[in-house]
Amino acid sequence: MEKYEKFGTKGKILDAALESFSTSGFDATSLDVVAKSLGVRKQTILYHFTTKKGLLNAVVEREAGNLINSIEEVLNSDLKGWERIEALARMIFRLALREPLLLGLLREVSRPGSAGSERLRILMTPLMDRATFWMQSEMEVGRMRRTDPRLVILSAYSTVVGLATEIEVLRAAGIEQALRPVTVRRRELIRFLRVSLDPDYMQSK
Amino acid sequence: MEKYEKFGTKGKILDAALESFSTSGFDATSLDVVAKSLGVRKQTILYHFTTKKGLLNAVVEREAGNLINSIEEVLNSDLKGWERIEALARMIFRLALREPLLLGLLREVSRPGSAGSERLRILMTPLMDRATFWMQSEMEVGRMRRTDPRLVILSAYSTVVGLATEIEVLRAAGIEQALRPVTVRRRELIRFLRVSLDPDYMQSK
DNA sequence: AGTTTAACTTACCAATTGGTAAATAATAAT
DNA sequence: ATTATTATTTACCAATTGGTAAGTTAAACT
Repeated sequence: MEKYEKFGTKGKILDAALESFSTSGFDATSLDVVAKSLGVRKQTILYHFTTKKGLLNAVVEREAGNLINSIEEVLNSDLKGWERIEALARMIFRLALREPLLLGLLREVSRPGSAGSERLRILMTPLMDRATFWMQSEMEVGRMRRTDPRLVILSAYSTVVGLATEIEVLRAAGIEQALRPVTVRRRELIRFLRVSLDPDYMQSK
Repeated sequence: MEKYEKFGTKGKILDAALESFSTSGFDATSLDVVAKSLGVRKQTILYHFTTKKGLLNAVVEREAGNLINSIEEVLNSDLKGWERIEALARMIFRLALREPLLLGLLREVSRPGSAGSERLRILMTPLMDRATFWMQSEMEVGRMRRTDPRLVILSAYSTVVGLATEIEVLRAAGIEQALRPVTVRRRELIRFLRVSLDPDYMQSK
């Protein structure tokens, strides 16, 4: 019934692949190594996912699925205008903190020309279109300031993806408590969104 | 006399390597391919740089050198307190826009555990120490608000590195005019720095 | 002219990579 | 019990990878 089971070999492969892809990258990930870490032969992986790229796509699909579900949840709420945007931002930061591997994967896959970027785009496009549409209609009723929705969304996106780098850089510099920078980023993003979108907000200075 | 010549085989190899490392990444870069693009045998590369990692380190050294020189220039100016910080921020954004490959390289090499991260750290540490020291002394005279200098610097750093992703993502989405987002980022960063450091600045709301 | 040094090439290699094909084991269906 | 299907393995391979060793050419020195 399920598209993929959380347990069982297939699920375990996806978990291990996520780990490796998001921390070492696609090219540096060896199917042999991943297989060995699971006590399984490489061909088992290829049996389930056919090719290495297929495995990456499956990982992307699963993780982006989680992300998209969370977004849908907020989109289906009855929050209006600015409030919905803010809820969205908070939700994404919460998710990013809870699942840092997701962040790493997004960063890996966000580089245009990378193996998984195509699939990510395909998954994100409908969501993007829907968000754009909604924002435009909000703009027409005057609940939202007029700007290019795609620009705002993508800037927000790369703020979140940039978190991955930031957290890792800070950690590498020996600063373990990476919570504060994250909070700062969130505040920054929300302010950016507010300035761009909230018609009732006056930019001071 | 020079440490490396801009022309000649060695320089051309460094150029091509920078291009490949910063757009495709370290692992995805093949020495054979780079060599072929230069009309040269792979062994010529290895003759000049011994190993692939050695080549990466040389590239990092050259590029980080440029970056550090520009930073030194501002640090040696007679600007005080907040003004110096702002000049620094503007300079880095100018550089980043002029040399996008540098950004890509930094991103590639900023991932902890990546091949060049060690060398980058070694190059950046003295600069970081110096900046930290300066900021601390400014704090003591009250020209700067009290915070953890490293945290501020690293956050600024990852903002700049994050630009690489952002520009590419925007371009991939068909938004060619990537200038505005960059301006927005710069404004954001300067505001962040101001809030963190400028004692004369009052955070509204 | 002869010798040394630097720059580059040809030839080669061991290791790893993703992937194919076929065999075997396990589970489900009849 | 037998068949069919799914899951996993063993065996193998062609291609690519970074790297070594030795040869060749060109330039610089003496």
